[in-house]
Amino acid sequence: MNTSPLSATEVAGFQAHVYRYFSLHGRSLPWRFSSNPWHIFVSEIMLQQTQVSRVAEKYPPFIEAFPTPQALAQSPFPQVLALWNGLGYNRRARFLHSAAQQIHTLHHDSVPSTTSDLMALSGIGAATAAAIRAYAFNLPEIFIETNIRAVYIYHFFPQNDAVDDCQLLPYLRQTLDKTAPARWYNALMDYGVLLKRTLKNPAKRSKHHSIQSTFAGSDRELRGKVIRILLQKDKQPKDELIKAITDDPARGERIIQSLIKDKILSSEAEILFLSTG
DNA sequence: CTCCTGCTCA
DNA sequence: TGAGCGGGAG
Repeated sequence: MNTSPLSATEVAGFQAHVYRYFSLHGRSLPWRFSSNPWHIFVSEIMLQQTQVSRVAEKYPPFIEAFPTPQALAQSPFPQVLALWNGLGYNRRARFLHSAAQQIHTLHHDSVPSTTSDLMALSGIGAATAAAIRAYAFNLPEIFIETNIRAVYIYHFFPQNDAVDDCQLLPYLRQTLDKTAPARWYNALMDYGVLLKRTLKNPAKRSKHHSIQSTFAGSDRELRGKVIRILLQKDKQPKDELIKAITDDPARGERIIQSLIKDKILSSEAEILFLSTG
């Protein structure tokens, strides 16, 4: 097991390389100006599988509306969804709403800092928990996401294909700037964005890379349409709503049921409305 | 066409 | 382990 693949000189050189780019071209993003763990928590949920440019637009009004876990926890879900709409993966709004209620009731409105407490919250997996610990609490965590993959695959596995995250971990552990984890990950991800923009996405050589199914004509396109309709209409008879999104009643029914299963929709006597939370 | 600071559930 | 989940910029 090669736990320390790099020399001290190589580590210092790599860190300097990443920080040099960061100091010249680092992005100034809304959530980076905050040290409020809740605000950083919200940004991490929004950023799951979602471009920074999109989150940068939606984040400020969302934080203004829900500045504390309590504010979000006590708001009706449709109001949350209204400010979330456009970010995509709307069930994350449900997860975030639930997480806020958990933080409010279980942790007295302060975002927990332990990995187990974070992962017990809705919508928080290993990667997001570690990212929150690094960004909100400046703890020396190790986590991998697509930009980080691009950096480490490009620098340390230039010839390899189907690189497993396990192979990257020793390099991440050794190169992590433990004196400033939050700043380090900011620098790392900004540098990764550069590599992906200029080098045809080195992260494609990750074992964990997968092609997404097309969005046009997909079920999740129709799910999004349902939500936008109900944000306008308040409530709708089920059969009318199904007809509004598709000519295939069975498919429409399946879409509705999946939204109910995700607790985004509720129904009473064939009337559909956004779940109230 | 691609993929985006992943997670949940089967 | 894999399928499913938004929506749009490039």
